[in-house]
Amino acid sequence: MARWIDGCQYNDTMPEDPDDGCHPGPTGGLPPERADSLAATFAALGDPVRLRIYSLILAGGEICSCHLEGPVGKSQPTISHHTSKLAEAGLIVGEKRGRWTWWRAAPGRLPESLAALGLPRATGR
Amino acid sequence: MARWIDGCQYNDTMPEDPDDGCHPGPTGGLPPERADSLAATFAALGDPVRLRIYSLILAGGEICSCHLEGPVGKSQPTISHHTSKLAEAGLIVGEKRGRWTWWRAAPGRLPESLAALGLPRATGR
DNA sequence: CAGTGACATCGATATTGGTCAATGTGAAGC
DNA sequence: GCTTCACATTGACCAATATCGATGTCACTG
Repeated sequence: MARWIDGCQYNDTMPEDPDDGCHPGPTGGLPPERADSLAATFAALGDPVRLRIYSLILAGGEICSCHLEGPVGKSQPTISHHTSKLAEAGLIVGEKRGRWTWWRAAPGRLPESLAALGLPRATGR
Repeated sequence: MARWIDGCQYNDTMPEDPDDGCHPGPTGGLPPERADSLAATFAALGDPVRLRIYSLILAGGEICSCHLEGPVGKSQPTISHHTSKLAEAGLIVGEKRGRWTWWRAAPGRLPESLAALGLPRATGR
């Protein structure tokens, strides 16, 4: 009925006690300051408008701010606001050429963040 | 001085015009409703407290809510609020056993989201 | 050098969201 | 059945932020 593993009793009818000494409690996990910086990266992608902008940049390789307003359907100041946020998060980099600002994806930024999370494995394919 | 590629002029001194016909404009990118759902997933990880909780769950495999308050340093309602958000985003799943709720990571949820983004390549090693 | 176009910044507003005290709910234990 | 415990829910408060009109800045154009 009761199974014993490593000195800990496991019973099918009784729920185990988190504090029975058999559950070591939380270990590992991200240190607070690391969590802050990582969360900022994810928060930058946590807005639908920014996510669309980012995906358009990923798809196009390089794109001008003036080509974002239309597809995204937001005003110019709003687009500017969101590109700034993405750049601040280190996800994209901008280059001013003449009157236009061209945006590219910062290579490796997102994979780095995911690796820091200690995910078992990222996408196959 | 001027280079011609595919019928488009590229000049080192003059910045190119986004609307010269050589830049096709934005193509692809996430459809709005897909962006909404994806952004929700990222937004769930966009808070330092939730990110710490999620990383603790990833590290521990399974963890009780009562073991989160301490390391995270937030009140019980706040912890409950954040675990709800993570569960709502489909990143973790909870199981009630007796008085305690045990949380596990929903396998594959995050990689799916990243694949939808069409990232060039996920983390190497 | 005056005009125009692209983008950034500012100011204001409305909404969202994180936090906690207080309270509710449901399961164990006596 | 009463008490206790773990967790969820509610309500309120405050901070952060998404949005846009108005304005500023800077590069090119004529």
